[in-house]
Amino acid sequence: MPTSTAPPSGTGVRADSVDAIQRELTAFARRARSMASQIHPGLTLVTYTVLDHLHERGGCRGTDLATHFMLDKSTVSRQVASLERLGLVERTADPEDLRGQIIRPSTAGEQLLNDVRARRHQAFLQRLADWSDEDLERFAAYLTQYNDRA
Amino acid sequence: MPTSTAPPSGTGVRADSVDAIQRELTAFARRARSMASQIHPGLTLVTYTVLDHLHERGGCRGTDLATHFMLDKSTVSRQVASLERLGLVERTADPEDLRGQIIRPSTAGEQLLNDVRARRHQAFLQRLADWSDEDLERFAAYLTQYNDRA
DNA sequence: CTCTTTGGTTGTATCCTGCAACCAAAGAAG
DNA sequence: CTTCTTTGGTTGCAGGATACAACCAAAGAG
Repeated sequence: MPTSTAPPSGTGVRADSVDAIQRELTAFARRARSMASQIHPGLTLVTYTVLDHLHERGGCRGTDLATHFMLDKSTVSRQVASLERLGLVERTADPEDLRGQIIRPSTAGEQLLNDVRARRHQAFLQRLADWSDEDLERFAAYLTQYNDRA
Repeated sequence: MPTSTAPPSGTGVRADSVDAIQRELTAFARRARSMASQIHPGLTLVTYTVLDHLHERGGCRGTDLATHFMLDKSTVSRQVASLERLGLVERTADPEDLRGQIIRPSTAGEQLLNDVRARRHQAFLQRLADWSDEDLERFAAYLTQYNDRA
């Protein structure tokens, strides 16, 4: 039985809007990778988001990264190893659990993160230059609402 | 409404919104791949968008795909070859230029595309189920406006 | 003290991608 | 008409991201 209050879809403004959202988000995702390499050479979309997450959380374990990014733990292990080789993160034993390791951005990592953030912020600012404050706020709220449904 | 720490200046609100948009769009891009595989097994985000673009354009050449997706022509060549092996596209010589080939979705390709589109539409509908029509329209408009700045 | 669970690493395989070298056709220059 | 350059495509090669499976070490349950 149709429990939803939504009328039969397939036609109408609602379906059109959903299709547009789908199309535009897909278009964005397609371009994201090449855009990411423009922001900072040598930093991948994944490595950037990993580094950013480590900063936001003030350090966390590899397992936490894996669950948060829906990646295999082996992938995270290699990514973290790569970031460590680049001197962007540091690992210390978890005092609570000797199996785990707390991963934190190094000083160089924080610095790089700040630089990348500034570049990205500028790029977004430029792109959104002619948006009103109100539209920016609403757009941000919509995106947050959408992603929180994950 | 994202309740921030209420920075008094207008530029503060604006910067917060830009940061939020940046963060949320990045989060979405990060998840796009795993989402794509959920939609249809065996079809990548790239292969899907290629097939979709071929449908929208009613067939085009490999070079057109490469420029549109900002990919190397070798990558496009392999992707198209893969799609052809799967029987999802067909190639015919370009009557205008014997070097080029017009690539079009095959009947099976169109059918698969319809199927994937239906699945995606359902997935998006479900995710956006509790959004009002007005919010959907505005969100779609914002996304379109953002992408059109490319 | 075992047995199971959990955090990480490594081996293997697959896929996507770019760069470079190459081929064939089209177009320009002579 | 004969070169020379440009353009559309393919293939060889290399690098990177990812998943799965096997494995190790520490923690926790019984």
